[in-house]
This record gives sequence, C-alpha cells and structure tokens, in this order.
Amino acid sequence: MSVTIYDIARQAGVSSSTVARVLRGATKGDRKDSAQRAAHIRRIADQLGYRPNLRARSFSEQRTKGLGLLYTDDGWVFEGVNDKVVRGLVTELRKHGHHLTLVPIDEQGEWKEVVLGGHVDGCLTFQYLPEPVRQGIREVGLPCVLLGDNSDPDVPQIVVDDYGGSYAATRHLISLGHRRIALFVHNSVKPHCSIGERRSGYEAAMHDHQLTPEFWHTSESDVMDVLLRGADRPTGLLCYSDLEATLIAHAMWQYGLKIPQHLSLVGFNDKFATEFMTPPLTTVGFDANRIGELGAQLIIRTLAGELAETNGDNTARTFQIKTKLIVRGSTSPPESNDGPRRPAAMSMRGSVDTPSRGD
Amino acid sequence: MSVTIYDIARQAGVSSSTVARVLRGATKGDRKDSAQRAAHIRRIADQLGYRPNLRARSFSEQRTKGLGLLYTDDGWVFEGVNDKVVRGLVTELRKHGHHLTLVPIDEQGEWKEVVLGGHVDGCLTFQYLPEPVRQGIREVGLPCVLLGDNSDPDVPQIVVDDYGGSYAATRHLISLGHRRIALFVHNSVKPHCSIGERRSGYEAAMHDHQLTPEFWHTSESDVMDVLLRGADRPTGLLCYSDLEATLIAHAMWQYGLKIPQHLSLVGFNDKFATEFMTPPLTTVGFDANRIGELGAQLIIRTLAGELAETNGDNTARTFQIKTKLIVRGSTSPPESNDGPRRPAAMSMRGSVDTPSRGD
DNA sequence: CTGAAAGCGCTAACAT
DNA sequence: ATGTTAGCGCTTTCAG
Repeated sequence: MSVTIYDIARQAGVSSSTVARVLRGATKGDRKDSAQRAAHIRRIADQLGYRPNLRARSFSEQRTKGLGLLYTDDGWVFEGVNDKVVRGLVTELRKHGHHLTLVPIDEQGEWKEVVLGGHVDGCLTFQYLPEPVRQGIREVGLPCVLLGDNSDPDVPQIVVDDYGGSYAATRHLISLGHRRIALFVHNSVKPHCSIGERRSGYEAAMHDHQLTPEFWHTSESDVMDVLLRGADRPTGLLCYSDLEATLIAHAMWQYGLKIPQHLSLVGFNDKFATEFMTPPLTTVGFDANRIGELGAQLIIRTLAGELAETNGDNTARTFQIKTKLIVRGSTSPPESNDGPRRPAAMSMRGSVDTPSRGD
Repeated sequence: MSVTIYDIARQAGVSSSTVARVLRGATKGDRKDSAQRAAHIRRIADQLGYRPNLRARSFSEQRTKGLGLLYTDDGWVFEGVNDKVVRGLVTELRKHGHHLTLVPIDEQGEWKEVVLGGHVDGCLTFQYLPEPVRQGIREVGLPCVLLGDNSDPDVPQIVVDDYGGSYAATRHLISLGHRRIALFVHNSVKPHCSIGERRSGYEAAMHDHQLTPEFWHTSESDVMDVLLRGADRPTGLLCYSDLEATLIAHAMWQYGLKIPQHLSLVGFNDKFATEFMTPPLTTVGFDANRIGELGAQLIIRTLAGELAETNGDNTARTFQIKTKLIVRGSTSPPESNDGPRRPAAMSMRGSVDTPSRGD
C-alpha cells in the first residue's frame, strides 16, 4: 500500500534502520559521505511521498501522543466558556505534538476501551470525575489532570477561584448599598465543586458585613415569585452563572421590570453574550482559555514524569485561575421605592412560595 | 507490563490464537468441550484484568476506529450552535465504536501527521476545507465528509437549507408589511457557503415581492449609522446569524431605541441565548445536532464502502438539513412614524456613511 | 475447532 | 555511522 522505510531502504541501497535514523534526524552528519547519503535518503523519501505510519509508531513506542478529554455530561463540554477551555487545550497540546480525543463517559463503559486500552497516553477530566472512572484510571496508572474540578486531592488539577470571585461580586453589591442579596443556583445545575465555592465566597462576604445570606437552589420562576413581592425582597441577586442571570433578566423583562432599577444582577463566567445583554451584565470573569493551556502543560509534564506525586502534598500540582469582577450595567445602588410588584394581569399560576432553601 | 493474550494462553494451556478468537467471540461454541474451554479462557482473562491493547490492534488491523474533526478556525468550532454538531457527532460515532479527535488545521501542516499518518480512519471537515487539505486527503484516499460545507461537489456532505431559511425569514418580514429590509453580514465573518445561500434566499424573496435588496457586509456601527437616519432607513433587518442580531439589539438599546418598534430584527441559527434576549429573537432554527448525527452515519458508511462515488452524481450522498422560522418578539409590523433619529447627545464619531455594499 | 506462523511498520539495543 | 535483529500485541491465513 503506502510507502515504508523498507521501500526507501531498498531504493537507497541501505538498511531500514539507517533510513529510520536519517528520517528522524538521529544522524549527526559529521562525516561528509554519510551526510550525502542522508540527503539521498531524504530525497527518495520525498519522491516516494513517505509518511511515517503512526499506528506502527504508536505500537512500537507504546504511546500514541493522544490525550483523552473525559466528560460526563454532553451539555457541559462546550457550554458557556468551556469551549474556550477546549480550544486552549487543543492549541497548547498541538505545540507539544499531542492531540485530543473526545471521550464522553457513558454508562456502558465504552470509554474504558479507549482510555484504558491505550489509545491515549493520558487524560484530562472535565468538571466532574465519577468514582468508577477515577478508579479505572488509577488502576492502569494512566496520567490524569483535573480541569475545573478538585474532587481528587491527589491528582494535578486546575480550578477557578470561585470563592474569590463570588466574594468580590457580593462585596460589590454590598458596597453599592444592597442589604438583601440572594444567591441563585438553578436547580438544573449538576453537582460541582464550584457551587460550594461560590456559595462560600458569597456567604463569607455577607457575614463579613453582618448580612444574612439567602441561598436559592430552585427554578427561575420561583425566584421571580420572590422578586415580585414588593418591598420584602432582595434588591441584589448573585447568580451561580450567566445562565441564571440570563433567565432572570428575561423574566424581569417579561414583567416589565427594569435592571438594575428593580434588581441588581450579577452573573458568573463572563460568557461572550453577556457583554451584549441589555443591560450588559455585571459578571465574574476569568481566563478560561488559560485553564486549557495550563491543563495541557500539566498533563504533558506529568507524562514526562516531571510531576511525581510528592507525598500527599499536591500544592505544587494545583493551579488556581484568578477571577475578576467585571462591572457593567446590570448593577447599581438599590432604589428607595417599594420595589416591583406583581402586575395583576400577569399573576403566575400556582402558589407564591419562598424558594426552597435547598442545600 | 500489562496482560496480553499470551499470558492468558499460557495460563489456560492453549495457543494465543485460541485466546484471541475466544475473546473476540469468533468461536461458535458448537462443541461442548470448546465451549467449556472458551469459558475458562474468559474467566482467566477476567481474573488477570485483560484489556486488548488498542495500539497493537490498530497496527494489526490497519485502522484505529478514530475519526478526525478538521477545522480551520478555532473560533468557529464550538461557537453558536456548532457545539451541538460536535455533540451529535461524538454521540453517534460512539454508537458505532468510533471516537473523535480534534484536528485544527495549522499553517505548519502538523495536521498532516495525524490525518495522513493514519492516526484516523477518516475525517469530517467543518465549515471550510482549504485546498491543500483537500488535496492531501484525496492523495492518500482518506474517507471524508463535509459538515456545513459544499465546497467540494464530489465529497459526501451535509448542509443547512440556508436559502430556504433566509427566504422564509425575509418573507416573514415582508408579510408583516416591511418594504425596506436589509441583510447584514458582519465583516468579521469568514467566507462560507452559507453567506451566499442566505443572501440568495433573501434576494429571491425580495425580488419575488418587487422589493430592492440591500446587502450590508460591514460593521455594526456602520449599520447603526444607517438605522439612525430617520425615515430613510430599513424597518426590517435580516441578520446573517444571531451574532449580528445580538450586536444590533445591543446597539439599539444603547441608543434607547426599541425592538421591534423601531426595527424588526431576525437572526439565524437559533442559538441558545436568543430565546432569552429582550425581546426574544425571531430567528431561523435547524437541528444542529442532526448535522453531527448524520455526519457520523455518512462517514461510517463511507468507511464501510457503502457510499462509493457514483460517477459525479453526488446527490445520494448530499443531505440538507431543513430550517424553520421561529417567530418571537423581535419582529412586528413597521411603525408608521418617521423612525428613530440619532440622539444629539450620542452622535458617533466619524462620518455617517452608507455601509459599503461589499460583495 | 485449534495451533503454528507470518505479518502489520517502526524503534532501539547491540554488534560491527 | 551502519547493519542486524529482536521485539511491540494482535489478527489472520493456513494446515492439521
């Protein structure tokens, strides 16, 4: 079929190992005659259109130069700013001659075949690593890096400073004069370490200012029920992510209510569209691209054995991405009026309960 | 290192080929004794934690079960609704035991190593396929499928019915009573077949109603200049994608202008957030997930040799994804007033020219 | 149905 | 520096 080093060797009248060496540049070219020969070999390889067979090389070298990106939830991989993570990852990996394979983790365990069968030299896991997966990876000793996840303290990892970002966002609202500020996590959000971190940052900021935190793990309509209660409502809403902020901004608009006049709204992640919301969303941003970039470097250094585990001390292999509060138009000092009331014509169906104070 | 079929063979007292056959289920199990032996072998394999070495298998079978997703522009791969395409692709590929590797096409030609070096059995190209890449793929005879691209009539492909979607959107505006309707393509948009298709659909609808098309290939600020001209302006704006619509919606808001009162706005793609814009965006949607799904099936059938080229007739290998106009709040009959004027206090710097009528 | 053996193409240790 | 040789682990004829 295709050209092999044997074909070249035959034409050049040398052995296949000479061809192999020349083609990978492993000959110094000290002696003049061998330099000529090398040039000859290269010319023939060129003419024949030789291209090293990666399958053979992988087999021989026992590595593929491929990394797997493991993720449990399709919906998350490229959502929000996560696409930037992937792009940073791919780009940086390429610089080191590696490539990335997408590996959704399925119930049937087909991910095992690829990941544990040696199709990849290592893996990066996204957001969340189920226990069976962790175990499988550990059993075969596959190098692994956690992206946006700190669930395994022994594995190199990159996380976002969710606590700090959340604290800063809350403090921003407080400094504007808000006293009742709630944190809203949509009930469709899957468990993730960032929820706890953002909540902690929020609660810390509230406590530091003698304010009472209100944590809402519920739906946007439940939130709206509270926000339509008139004076007895928060004037500031910190959202777990830009998604919640988008939903609330939309619901407010539906009720004819204004942001930030009736509610100061803060998102998290600074995904692209937030800048163009009306009004533009105040949110917490971070360099998502950097997560991928750092992740690539981490896994590559791990592969190179440069990141040996240091006796339970994982600090040298843990990186935190800084966050930055981006103040835009969705936050302002609270208005002194009674706040919005539910328009009679638009009353919502069902009861108007306080959102559940889920965990 | 890890367990091989030889280890199992030794323990079971059989030959390695027997192990291999049993483990891939190539023994019928007719005779009782061999069925027992097979069970024995499987048990040992289980105990030893045997896992087929994919690198060896790839080498032997001369295929990897990997497909490459080729793309030229990082920014496009997961943008808008493209993430759905990728998800559909990965999901469907998995059902057939294949996996996907991301291959950005770089200037240095490193993509060649992976794609032409046999690390993947075939490839899918995204949006746009540069000529050198097309050539390289053709030379090595690598199976290929075009996703959202019709630049090579000889290759199996999946495209969106951009023409139809654009026609329907334009007709929608016309039926609302709009007479001056422009098509806006942001000047940052890279060349792509959809631009021409959407333009054609728009122009056809305009012509069919004796209206004059206005094609704007420019920046959002140039568009705003025109939209602020008072009565002498379009009342309807069809956008190449939801991105343009987002930018315009934002700019309108900045000037204190209302959608749809001052301008009816239509997007394209129906990306997630458009539903929650204020007002929700009328846009053209399609099943992006289906593109990936179909693409996976196409490439797999190509690999299986089921899609031999039929003498220049590519119709049997060309699929079109239908579009659907999604009417939301950003379109309404035009107002009868003079239209918005530039607020004196907010005049923009620079001249107020008509946007260039780029090709 | 089973075992022996060849082969997939490249790398690397070893001897020259 | 070059040639020889022995793997890498699995699949697949081909005899038996």
